[in-house]
Amino acid sequence: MDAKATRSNSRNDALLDAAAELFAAQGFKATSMRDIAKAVGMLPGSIYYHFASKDDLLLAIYEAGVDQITATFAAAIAPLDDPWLRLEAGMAALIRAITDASSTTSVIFKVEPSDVPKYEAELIAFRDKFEALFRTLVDELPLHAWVDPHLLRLMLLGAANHAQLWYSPKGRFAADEIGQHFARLVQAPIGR
Amino acid sequence: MDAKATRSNSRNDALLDAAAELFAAQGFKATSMRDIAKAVGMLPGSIYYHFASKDDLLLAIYEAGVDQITATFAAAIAPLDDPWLRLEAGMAALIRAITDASSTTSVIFKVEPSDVPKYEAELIAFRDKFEALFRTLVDELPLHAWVDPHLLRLMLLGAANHAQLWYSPKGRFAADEIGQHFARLVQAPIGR
DNA sequence: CTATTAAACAAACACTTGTTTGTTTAGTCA
DNA sequence: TGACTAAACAAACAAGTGTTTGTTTAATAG
Repeated sequence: MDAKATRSNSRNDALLDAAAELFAAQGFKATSMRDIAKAVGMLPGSIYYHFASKDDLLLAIYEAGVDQITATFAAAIAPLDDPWLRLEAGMAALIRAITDASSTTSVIFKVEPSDVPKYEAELIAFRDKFEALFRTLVDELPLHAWVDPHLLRLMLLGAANHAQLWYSPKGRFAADEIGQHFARLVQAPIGR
Repeated sequence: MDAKATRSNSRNDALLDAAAELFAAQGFKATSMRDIAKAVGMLPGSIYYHFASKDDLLLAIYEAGVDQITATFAAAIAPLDDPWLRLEAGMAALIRAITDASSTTSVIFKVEPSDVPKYEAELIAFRDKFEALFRTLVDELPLHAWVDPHLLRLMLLGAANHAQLWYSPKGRFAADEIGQHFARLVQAPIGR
């Protein structure tokens, strides 16, 4: 272990973690550099030794978040063969990532790329990396001809995204169960 | 017609309309009083003759928006009897309202009550007025026992809400068709 | 015509924003 | 020990925020 790098990385990671938690909770614009500085116990200006700008800070979070969610998502669906079971597992993993306030993954779904004009293209590219994974999950479903896979994907993604506004760990359902339930609502006939 | 009132109301309405369009397009915090002033052609300070604060301006928009969407929504489902057809019509009306950028109704779904701490409770109350209407629509559906109406409602609402981020009038589907499609995705078996 | 008021302007207010600068402290390495 | 550098501090900067104030214009009503 390199002592210098370790200490440096630990402060660097502390910044990333604190910023991610604040961005996820309050949004990008609503979080000030002073908020972040206070969270890690340093002065606002000191952050600029580690990151060139607030925008760059978000970019780093986004990248880490996408890497993490793609890995989690892929791992969740990998052991399953049935397309519908894979969708259920994928949705469960997705809702988990979105509603985990202490994770960098939730930032991806909370902060819109348009909030950061400087890196809008890069952020969209990061998002696409995950959404491509999700798209394949939907595209492998055996669907009736009248179903539009594009709209189905957007519906599931929208429902998941929205969970971040109402989900509570104290609620009646766990994040996993919500994701699984959503997948089943579009899978099976729900009326009688 | 009262000339004085007419002129006064026209300026007042112009402010409401311009602010609503900007709030819907950019969000509440991202829209400045200077933006709104420029849109109606007056100086920032002049707005305060008509509205006491930026928060009050939003409150007025929210109230008008809720009145409008509840009326539109109720009118859309009123002539129908079948619960599933009522859901389709309701979802169509909802997506229409959410994606209509020139309407005050979209503000309700774009601006989160937490963005305006001073009136958070009031804004939530306004939202609830509409969501109660939507809740009855879901609650009258004949559902299998395994289906949770609560989660079904949140899924539909989330999918609709999300449409504001990706909907384009130049897209493959009209707002109506999207709403109807969403309703059918949870209604009929979509796999084969 | 005159008194009143609606409606706007022009300018500043106090505050917050992201960021920059110059300096100091503490630890590393030859 | 002495040179170097990582890492932070303290303080200010320019720009933008919502809002307030005093004043002017223009229309209305008695």
